Amino acid sequence: MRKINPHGFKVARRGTSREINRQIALNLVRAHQPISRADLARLMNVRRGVASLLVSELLDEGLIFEGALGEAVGRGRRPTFLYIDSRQRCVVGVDIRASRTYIMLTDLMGRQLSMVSSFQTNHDVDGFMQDLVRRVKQVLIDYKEIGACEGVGVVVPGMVDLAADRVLHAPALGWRDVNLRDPLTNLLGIPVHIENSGKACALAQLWTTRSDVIASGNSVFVSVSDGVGTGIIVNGELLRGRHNAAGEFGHVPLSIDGPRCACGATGCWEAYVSNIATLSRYFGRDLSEQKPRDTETAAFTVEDLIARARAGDAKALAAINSTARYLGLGLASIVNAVDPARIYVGGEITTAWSLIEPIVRSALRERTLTEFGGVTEIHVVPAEEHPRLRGAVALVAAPAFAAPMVA
Amino acid sequence: MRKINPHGFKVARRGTSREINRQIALNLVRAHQPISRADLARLMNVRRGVASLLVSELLDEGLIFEGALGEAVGRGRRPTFLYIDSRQRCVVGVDIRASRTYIMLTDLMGRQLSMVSSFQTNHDVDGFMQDLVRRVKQVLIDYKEIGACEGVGVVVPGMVDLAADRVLHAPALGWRDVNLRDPLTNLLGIPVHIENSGKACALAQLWTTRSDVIASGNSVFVSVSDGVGTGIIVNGELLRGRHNAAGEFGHVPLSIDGPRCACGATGCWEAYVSNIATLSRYFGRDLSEQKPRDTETAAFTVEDLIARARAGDAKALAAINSTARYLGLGLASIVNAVDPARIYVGGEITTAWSLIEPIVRSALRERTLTEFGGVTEIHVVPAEEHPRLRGAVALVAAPAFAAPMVA
DNA sequence: AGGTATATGTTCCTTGTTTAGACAAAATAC
DNA sequence: GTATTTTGTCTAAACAAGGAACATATACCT
Repeated sequence: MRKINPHGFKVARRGTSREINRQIALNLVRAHQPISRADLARLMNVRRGVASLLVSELLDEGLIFEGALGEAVGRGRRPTFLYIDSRQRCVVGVDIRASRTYIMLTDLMGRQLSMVSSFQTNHDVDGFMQDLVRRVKQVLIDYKEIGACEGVGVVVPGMVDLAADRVLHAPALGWRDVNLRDPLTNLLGIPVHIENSGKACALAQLWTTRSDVIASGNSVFVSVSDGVGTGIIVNGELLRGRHNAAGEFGHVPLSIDGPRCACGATGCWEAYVSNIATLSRYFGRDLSEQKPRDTETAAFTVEDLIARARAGDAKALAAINSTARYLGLGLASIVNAVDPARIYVGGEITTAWSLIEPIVRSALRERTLTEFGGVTEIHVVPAEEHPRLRGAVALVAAPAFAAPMVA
Repeated sequence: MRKINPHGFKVARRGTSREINRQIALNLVRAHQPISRADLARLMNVRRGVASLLVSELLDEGLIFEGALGEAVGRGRRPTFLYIDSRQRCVVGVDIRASRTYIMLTDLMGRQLSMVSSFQTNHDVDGFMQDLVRRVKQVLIDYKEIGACEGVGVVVPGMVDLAADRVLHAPALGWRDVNLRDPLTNLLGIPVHIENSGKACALAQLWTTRSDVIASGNSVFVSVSDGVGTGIIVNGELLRGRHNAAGEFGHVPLSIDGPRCACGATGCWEAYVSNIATLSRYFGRDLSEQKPRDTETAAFTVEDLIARARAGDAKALAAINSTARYLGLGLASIVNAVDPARIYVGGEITTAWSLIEPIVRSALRERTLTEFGGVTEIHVVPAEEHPRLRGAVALVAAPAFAAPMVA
């Protein structure tokens, strides 16, 4: 039951119905390709004539194309299969992280076309942009047979202001109020989109075309690594809030008297479950402060910790179990606040999911208000799926498939 | 940028445009009444002919009516004013609270028609329903000249399952898995709608017709009394979640090692800022456990405490200031999670707003991730506005004005 | 008092979109 | 070789917005 905003409504024009049905048809091709006009008409519950008109419009615009004829099931004419036209078009996804920056080339459906390459992240903004532009141009040259690039999606571990197109604050990079978009757009001559990494991961799950992922209902993506990023999907749309700052559950407290967090406050969820927090627990001292870590801890990662835990290191296991418990307690806040249909969890710690799942689950159950909240679906998104990069790509590819604004 | 759900979409039919524009017109009449057809056409940016057709459709259905002619501004024919037709129709709002239950009669716009009456809440469900039915029938007889009752909206301090039409759990009443709706509908012969009180308060703010309230952007209602209820509005729609359990920020922790909460967990925000928590702080002992409170504390309310604080009682002021601080810290979680355009706060503690506002604000700023989060608008909703009762009424009156589902 | 200008509300025609059904083309079954 | 079935196209009907003309009603001007 949505209220019509008496100041910002959108009247239905003569072409509005067409526009709506066109986007539905496009999305159905995307979801079910290859698909015939007749099947499209059946799915949409309209006459074949209407589907045919919608299809010819999409064909004219080059959004879809006619492929080979399909096999007839019983008797009758063979269907002509339709596909999203991703030939001669590609998208570049960029994932900026504290230590390294990753690049991937995909088609419009988000299917991976290149290997994921990476380079060291220069924390100097101008230097970084030069590096990035060189790398992106190189990738486009290496794969130039794939065709024109529709856009570049860039994901950063920090707050992004969409209205002013600025990275407001990315503590891991030491960036404040940085305009990446306009300089990059100028240097590359391709549209560039910037977004926060947690939000982008949620977008990646929303726009994924894998048939086993059901998109309906609200969902939340929680990314646990150096920080904790979250993105919330409500009604098929990313929850952005007034300043694109919504979804920061990483800084909802577990205990306001808890350990100091990178954000300046104390006891944030992030301060309990981030990789640094987990490692700090293992080493018995706060690693977040020491910039160049000492030799023992410098190259030691959460993956290493998990390996030790699996090998029988009781201290390692205890550190991981603590993180698991705090993870579940924090997820309970998300469940109580949003009551999502499912939660996606990504990050290094998920490689130990078989070890930690029962602990996460019981901690979740401990603090959720309802029984069904305690059994909320939790899906692990492995690093190999590159959720951040797929989210970066979705920034570019998704708008063409979005529902028109109406009423 | 909303994704079209490839399984639950809605195709635009021949009548869809009309349906959309009809609802827009209806909402504009509601928001701007009295209004002429010509003004409606100007607001909607359509020809007067279209507006005229939409209006005559709404007239035929009896949703609006033509009133007196307005005054011509300059020269020219005088406009015929249109109004929402709330003559001969009314709505009953019911607010069930732990000690007393309140009833109010309104028109379809939510304008108060009767005084607010109340009776003691019988915690026995059957006995309560008998009481309620008698009272509702009496009100409808007392005001029978107003006309037929369109429905009864009931608000309860607990979790409500909309799919199964049940009150799942209302701790303050001791109710579990109670079906109020069907028996009441049968006994009254009028449609009955049930909803959680925090969610209803949010609906009341969303659907209010006061011109000074801007509805755009996301907003959150926080109701602080025996418990803490919250309702979240996203894109003009109440955030319900999978089981209508979303928005329970009252049970997001401030400190997981904090005081025990009525929900069974520890350190929930509610356990810090509820009226009982505030009073417990003043009296220096936990009042939540003692069912019949001792003589000193039995009839002592937060209002009394505020009166003492204003009179110079340092202990009372300290208790209130503590609550204020915890209130702000909890609001910070909401701001970090939802980044709303504004927060509405209701409850007894708000009568001390002038005392506590600076403390709430500074606590909020302390834990919000961004500077703009710290200055999020906070609006106090005084008890005289009866947010719960207006929300109950909105349950009945709002659906007629809701946007049609599209795409 | 009468004419002119202007605003409101209705009516008619045009354009574009869904709905419904007929029809040709293509493939299989008998 | 004929009948049947499926796909895709085409045509007409119903209906909604877009646009303009027209009747009605009021105020201003001479």
